[in-house]
Amino acid sequence: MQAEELEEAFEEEAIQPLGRPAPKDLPTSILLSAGYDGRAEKAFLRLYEPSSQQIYIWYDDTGHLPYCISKRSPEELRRNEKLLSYPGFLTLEPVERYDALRDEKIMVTKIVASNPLAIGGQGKSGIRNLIDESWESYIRYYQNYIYDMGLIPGMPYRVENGKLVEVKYELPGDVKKMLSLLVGDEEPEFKERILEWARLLQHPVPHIRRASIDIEVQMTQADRVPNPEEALQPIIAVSSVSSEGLRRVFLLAEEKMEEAKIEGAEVEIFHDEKDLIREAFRLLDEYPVILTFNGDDFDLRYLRRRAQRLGFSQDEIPITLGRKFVYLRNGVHIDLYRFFLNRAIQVYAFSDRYRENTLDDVASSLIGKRKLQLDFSTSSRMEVARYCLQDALITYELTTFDDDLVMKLMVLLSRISRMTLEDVTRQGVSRWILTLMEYEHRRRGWLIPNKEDILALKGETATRAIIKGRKYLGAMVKEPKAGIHFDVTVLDFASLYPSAIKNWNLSYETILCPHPEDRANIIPGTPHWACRRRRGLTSLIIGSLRDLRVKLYKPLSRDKRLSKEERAFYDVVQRALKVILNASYGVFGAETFSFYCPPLAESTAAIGRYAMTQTLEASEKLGIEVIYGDTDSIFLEQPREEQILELIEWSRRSLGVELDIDKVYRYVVFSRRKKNYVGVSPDGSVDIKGLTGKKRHIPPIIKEAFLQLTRILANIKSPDDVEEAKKAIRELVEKVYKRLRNREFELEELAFRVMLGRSLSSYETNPQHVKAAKMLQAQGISLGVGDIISYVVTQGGVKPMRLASKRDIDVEKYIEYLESMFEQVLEAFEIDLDQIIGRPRMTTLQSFLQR
DNA sequence: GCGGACTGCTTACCT
DNA sequence: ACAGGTAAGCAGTCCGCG
Repeated sequence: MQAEELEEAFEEEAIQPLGRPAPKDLPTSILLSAGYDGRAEKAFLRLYEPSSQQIYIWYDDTGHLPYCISKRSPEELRRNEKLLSYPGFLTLEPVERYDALRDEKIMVTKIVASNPLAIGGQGKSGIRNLIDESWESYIRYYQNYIYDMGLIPGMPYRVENGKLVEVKYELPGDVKKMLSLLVGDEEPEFKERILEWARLLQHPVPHIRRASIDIEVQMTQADRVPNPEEALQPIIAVSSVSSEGLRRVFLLAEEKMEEAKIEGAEVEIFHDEKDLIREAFRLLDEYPVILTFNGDDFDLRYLRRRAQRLGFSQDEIPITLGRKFVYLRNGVHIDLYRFFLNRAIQVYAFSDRYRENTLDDVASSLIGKRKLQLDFSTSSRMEVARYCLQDALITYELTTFDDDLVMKLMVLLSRISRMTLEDVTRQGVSRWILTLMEYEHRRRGWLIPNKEDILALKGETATRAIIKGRKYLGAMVKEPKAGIHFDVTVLDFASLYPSAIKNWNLSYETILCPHPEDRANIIPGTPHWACRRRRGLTSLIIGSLRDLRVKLYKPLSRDKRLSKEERAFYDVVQRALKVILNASYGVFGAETFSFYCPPLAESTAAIGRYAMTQTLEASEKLGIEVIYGDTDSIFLEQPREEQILELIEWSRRSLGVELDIDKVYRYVVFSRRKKNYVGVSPDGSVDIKGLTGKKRHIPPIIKEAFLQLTRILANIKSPDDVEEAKKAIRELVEKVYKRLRNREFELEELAFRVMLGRSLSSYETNPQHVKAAKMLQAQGISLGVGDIISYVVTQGGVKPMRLASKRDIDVEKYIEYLESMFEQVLEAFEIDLDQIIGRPRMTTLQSFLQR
């Protein structure tokens, strides 16, 4: 076998851990991760013991073996010669499973093998390819092990006389009391589930000892990112910041460098790069958790390749390469770049507070710290050292801010999803939910269906999407009432889609179930029906998580009777649940998801529309004016207190969903565009939704004008202030106009910044940012997905900002952009204040300025 | 040969 | 590799116009 192949196989299923073996008796420890040791042919667990702050490796002692499932009988399978003689094949065992799709018990055969690769590795090898159909054969072995042992990563275990023992965690009395109150008249299965989740969410997350690491590499003349596969350039600096307060820089000496100092840090000078790398490896072996920012693709990969190039032996290198990820032999490697790149994390856990996935952007948005500026071609070694240390510092602090929020979030997500810390921080929400679903199937003896099984019975949708190419009709958006509205209350449904899944018993096995008597139980707005005979698995899981978030953890996170620390922890719990819940509907409409079930997603959205239309009707009956609504929210104009309460009560009774007061606005400005408005709160804070002025890519000069516009709007307290505001806006517009006309600007202020959504060669058309990118590429600058292209509009078309000059700027074009942006807000004022409409060919802005 | 209507592509946003 | 709905701008095509 060639080395490369060997490494892949080794990596995929078999990591050789080199941690301390767990002693016969290990005090309470947290299960962080699991793997398969190919040499020992056993599953192993990584346990973090909080008092020694070390990782211990515990090997399976139950003789658990890899397997997959066939629906054929053992007798039939025994006729398959290839199977019987396949290396690693062991036994055939008939077992009973529940087939949820057909609601019946069936006999299947467990095909057991001595090692995971025998079931199936990369490519076409393995038992699963020798039989016509197999089930549960694509599940990672260590994940199978977690399912079968009923393990929950992130939870406490202990080793007693060599045996792994779960450490029971009892809920605090007051929490128990609150829980029994909130579950009220739910069925026992639901109550039990709530208690189980609460134990798992409530258990404190211990402090985990950890260190960040960042490397810098000697630059070549060209300012090109060094290639980690080749690792041709020497590593000149390695920095690390650890939870015990150490800040270290390993620096490769220049000619006469003997010592170096950085305040607050230890700088260690190395004259031989190999010694430097050895020290870095010691560090990687030492810590239970190693943090990087893009270590999967760069730092750790480079370290490994560079060490190989310098002649290190395999045993000296603590880093294992995967195809995409990089692991450690002792501890757990968390690549924060991957974690923050996760859209669900970005949007739901951090409310889109960072927009770009660079260390600089994430850190400056979340912890208010930036990378140091550095020009690699001219900088001194000490400058590189400082730069490197700063990167390590902010990488570390991304896990410590707000009382270890990110670390706790990761551990909680690991518990909920039943995934290892390595996996949960690297994979998307669909994997999290898949893993959780598989766990639930296995523990109740359900066969995990293949995707085709579900699709064959439940692949069809019945509605038509508004957007071409989409699979079914989605949310409803009510036309906004254009104008400026004072005293607006916004109500929204608490977790509308999860509520729909809970209340209508939606799950892949309950939607379009096989029972004729359930066919009358129609989902409104669809021809689909849902089961009434048994509780759907998805409904149970998502429903219980929903109730915990809405009824317990969200209130607790705001409960002023609790300490700040307690509230902060409940806020993390609440956020973790939010991330999972918000994705729980979408995954069933995603073709890549193993439980893909179009009518389930379609039904969920349909119930959402039903809730919205019913609520609009009910509001009308109560005499409330609804001026806008989007998916799960409605905007009420000058509602009376008792009207609001009546509507909320109506929703609880008729829909079974909590309708909450989300916001109160002093006033809201609507144009006639959907998903576009400005709302000003009583305290003067301004919410901007959808307006061009807040979009990331628009030129700073326009953005700045927009920001000033919002300041003017914030000062409007009553209808009487509107005239004055209009005057201020007029002055503002004139000022920016003048600046543009007189070319009193810097080039940077005019740059559009648009992200490349795909590789440059794969565009079918030639949009402006792509044009600019291609011009940059012609200059030898390499660009790829996720890169942001800065360009300006000149007389001769678009140009990359760095290739343009001020003289070329097409000022008229920028004035058009400016007008278009202001129009979105001004239009609303015009309409509401029934002012003279300007001459037909004039824009709103022009007529506005003339007055 | 030109300009407006139209479509499709792309990005960024909202829930 | 969570979903669909909306806005905006650009590029390219079609169609009518003596």
